[in-house]
Amino acid sequence: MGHRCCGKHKVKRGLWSPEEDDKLIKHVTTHGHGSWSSVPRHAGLERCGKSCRLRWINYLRPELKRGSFTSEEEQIIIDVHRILGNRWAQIAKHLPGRTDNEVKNFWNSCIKKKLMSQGLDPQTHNLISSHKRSAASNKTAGSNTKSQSHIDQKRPVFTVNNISQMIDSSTEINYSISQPIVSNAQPPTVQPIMAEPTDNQYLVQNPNSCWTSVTDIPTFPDSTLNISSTSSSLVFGHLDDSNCIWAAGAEPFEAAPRAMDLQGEQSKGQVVQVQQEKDKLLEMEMKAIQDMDIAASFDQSSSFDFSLVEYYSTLMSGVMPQDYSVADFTWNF
DNA sequence: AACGCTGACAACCGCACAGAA
DNA sequence: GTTCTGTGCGGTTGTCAGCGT
Repeated sequence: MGHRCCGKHKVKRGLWSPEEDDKLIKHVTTHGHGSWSSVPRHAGLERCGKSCRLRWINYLRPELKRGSFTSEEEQIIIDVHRILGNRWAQIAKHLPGRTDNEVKNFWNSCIKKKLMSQGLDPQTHNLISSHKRSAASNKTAGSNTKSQSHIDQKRPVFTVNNISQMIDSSTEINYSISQPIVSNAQPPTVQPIMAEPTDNQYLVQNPNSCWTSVTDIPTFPDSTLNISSTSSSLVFGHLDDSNCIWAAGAEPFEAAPRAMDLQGEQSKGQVVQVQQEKDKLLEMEMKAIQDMDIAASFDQSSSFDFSLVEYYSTLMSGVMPQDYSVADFTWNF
């Protein structure tokens, strides 16, 4: 079966020979790739354009970094994957010289197994639920009691640390305001993520009762942390009575009403758009709350829905004012 | 030596999307 | 508005080296 994109031509498949690599490198470095579909013809290759593009992007580009991943790169992949899921191309943008294919392969061959051995679901990064764990441990017949005891410990759900890297800088800003989102912010309430706080694992609640990311992680319990006037109104979680996370969400943008200051039909349209997004957020959050087992203990917190956070992150990146600097965050276990 | 298994990496496939015609 | 084409992406499969039996 031939490629759909080049069905008329006879194309070679399989691994690339050094001669083919040479032809492609020479062509692209001297003429640029232009339209990839025309590259095979001009470069004298019996490959389809798609194959040429892939070979160049994943293997031949001069800026590619070869060799095994460092522990720092591994941590970045884990952190970004926790936010974005299997968006390998987006994840790869955080690793200069690495390709989406490389990241994907590394994830599937190494990181996935590592997380699973730690009792973590590689898709959600949550603890694998107790019944799944017991099933898994039955399978392995108690072969790894050390890791089992590890995952039974109470652990922080996440920390807030580093968001700007998560937001695709190429996302078009479709909304612009001059005012900061949170103005005249008062010192926020700081609460531990869990009942038994360990170092630097806190969420911050601002005076509008929304949970927000901060540049500086506060010291519990006597923090006087200030949220700057440009702090985010993103919300990444609520705490129930036992300080366990039971829902994730985002504070609908406070900027929307203030944008009424803006003039012109375009601005009004943008306000409507933001309001619609706000309604959608609320609807999603309500659904998320309904779907979750609020009474779940921390050990069963695997119902924490990061896909929701992902959605909010994406959405927020599209409605950020241009002069808005978001506090950084990462999710750390 | 032959065979099978496994992991790492390379490449392919099908789909979605954007822009042009 | 529809169709076509090119591109990008994520999932899947193929290839091969290394290792153990």
